[in-house]
Amino acid sequence: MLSLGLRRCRKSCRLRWLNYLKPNIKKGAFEEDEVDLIIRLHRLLGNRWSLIAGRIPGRTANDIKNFWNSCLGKKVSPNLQDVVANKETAGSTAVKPLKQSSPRHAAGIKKTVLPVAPSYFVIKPKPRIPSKSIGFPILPKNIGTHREARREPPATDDRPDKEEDPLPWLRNLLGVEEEEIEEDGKQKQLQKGPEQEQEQEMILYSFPCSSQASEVDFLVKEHCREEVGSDEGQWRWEDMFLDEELMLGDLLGPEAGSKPVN
DNA sequence: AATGAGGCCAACCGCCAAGCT
DNA sequence: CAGCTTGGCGGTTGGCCTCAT
Repeated sequence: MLSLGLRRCRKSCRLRWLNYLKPNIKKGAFEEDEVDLIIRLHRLLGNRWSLIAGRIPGRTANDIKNFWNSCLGKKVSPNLQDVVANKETAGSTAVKPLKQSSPRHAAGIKKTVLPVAPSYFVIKPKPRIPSKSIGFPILPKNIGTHREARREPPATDDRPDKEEDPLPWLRNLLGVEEEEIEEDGKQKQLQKGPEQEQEQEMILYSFPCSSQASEVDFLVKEHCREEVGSDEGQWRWEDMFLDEELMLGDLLGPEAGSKPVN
């Protein structure tokens, strides 16, 4: 929103570039898949817009934040239980479309189909901030960028030798074993068996380095496995795993594709 | 046609941590 | 080690737009 008397400092200019001018920024309508993904990610991450935006190519944190505050926030959070009830009675996940009184708004969102999740929890990854001088190649970059994360002192003292097996250190770095999950005010601790340990090792060694939310990715999978298993209609890791090369529709699983379209 | 209400969204603000001197 | 600068973040503001009356 430009005004004639607007004076921009460097910070404002940068912000404007990042949120508005940058060429790869996607403008216009939020696709159904994007809306669905935003809702899911918000359930997991809360108001961590930068992390959410990191999983939605072309959208900025500001975009998503505005979209949530003006549209989704009002519609989704307070009525989640109603939505669940609607599903049970009507046998459909579709709910009323968002306000479309104005063309402007209609251009901003095509339609909304809310996913249903009976339990509501927020994952708060334990922050780990590796030192810049760290010599470990598979570390996901930009982890722990959240403000909350930065408050935690970096775990650099027990950094492993490059020759050593990095896994225990990385595991500690990610805080996987003692990760605390909030669910309805209670706190839980994740526990793993030998098979899960093995799978975790595979995940750790194949960690996607390009994602800002790599740590979250891992924790999401861990949490989904613990909390909801393979129940239908529940969270799935495949739903969350997003690579920029992939299409959103492919990531939301078959359910998203079969949702009714108005 | 005028106007008030409500919504959208770019921009601003304050806070925090990393990096530099 | 302290102070300053810079960058990143989430929350909030306010101008502009559309619609209803």
